[in-house]
Amino acid sequence: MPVSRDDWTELALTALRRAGYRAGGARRQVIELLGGEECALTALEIDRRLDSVGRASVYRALEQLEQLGLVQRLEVGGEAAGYERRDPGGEHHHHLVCERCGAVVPFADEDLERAIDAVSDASAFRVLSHEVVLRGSCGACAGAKPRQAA
Amino acid sequence: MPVSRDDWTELALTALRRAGYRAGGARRQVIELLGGEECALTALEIDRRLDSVGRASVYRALEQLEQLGLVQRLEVGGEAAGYERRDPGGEHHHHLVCERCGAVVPFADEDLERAIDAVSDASAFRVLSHEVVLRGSCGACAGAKPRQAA
DNA sequence: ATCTGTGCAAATAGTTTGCATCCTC
DNA sequence: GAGGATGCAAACTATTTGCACAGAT
Repeated sequence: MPVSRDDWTELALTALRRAGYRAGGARRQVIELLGGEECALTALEIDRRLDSVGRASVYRALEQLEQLGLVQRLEVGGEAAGYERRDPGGEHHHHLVCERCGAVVPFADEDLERAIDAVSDASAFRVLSHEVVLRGSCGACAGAKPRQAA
Repeated sequence: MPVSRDDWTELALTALRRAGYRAGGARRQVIELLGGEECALTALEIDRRLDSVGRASVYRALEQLEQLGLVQRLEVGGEAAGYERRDPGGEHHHHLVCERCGAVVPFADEDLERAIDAVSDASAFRVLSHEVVLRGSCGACAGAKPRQAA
């Protein structure tokens, strides 16, 4: 059973404390913001939403959280990287990205996870995380302009 | 049956000509370089290897090739994007990335592809491409330093 | 001759770093 | 009081754009 949003916030704060970090205000705000989001936010979006927090602190917090495995960094678009909370228990998702309008839609699939686990096990790597991105046109964009309709 | 390196080079040059592009030297050099590579190169690596080609031309060529579906852009590391040739026929691979040493190792897996196709078909998106990245430590790095060994 | 392709350099955008200060422990 | 945490601004890196010129058709 995955933890809930608020639980994740608690978890993250605790994990940081146990990792020897002090409780400053910037990091806490980043954590609380991420805890309330289902999907990824870019560092700049986070910075924009947190007036009293400096941009550098946002990046620093995200890096620390990523290293502790509490946040997953995603290379979704060609521009900024996305960051989203990661429930230690499992229950994670991947993304469908519309190349036309930029929409990012999360999805989850058991078979896909199994296939990835099998590849991970068979490889010489010690795989710690993975990321799947499906690109194309979302329903609206594909419908609006059937892509290369003669 | 996938096309071979040289075939891909030919194919790309033909596709560009048919798409109405003229045959300048910069683009040809980028294509020939990519045609000879199995795995991804960053735009800067390409620029570095092609003395007589301007950096901007490299980016422009890569963008055009990507749009024609001849090149796949990868968001592998946190830094530069990678570009590799894409055989229209199929036969494509994904990547294992070592977060310690930066090694990028390609792999292919049928079951994984099937799972992705199933998700694609079930989604509302018109999926045109996909990318899977497995992150962790490569054999050497994992062995050398058992990751968080007390 | 025309109009695209190219190289150079400047402009952008995202991310990182240096440093003085603030605040937690 | 000591040392980490933070904000600001400057530094960097990757990528894009403007523009004049070369080259392809």
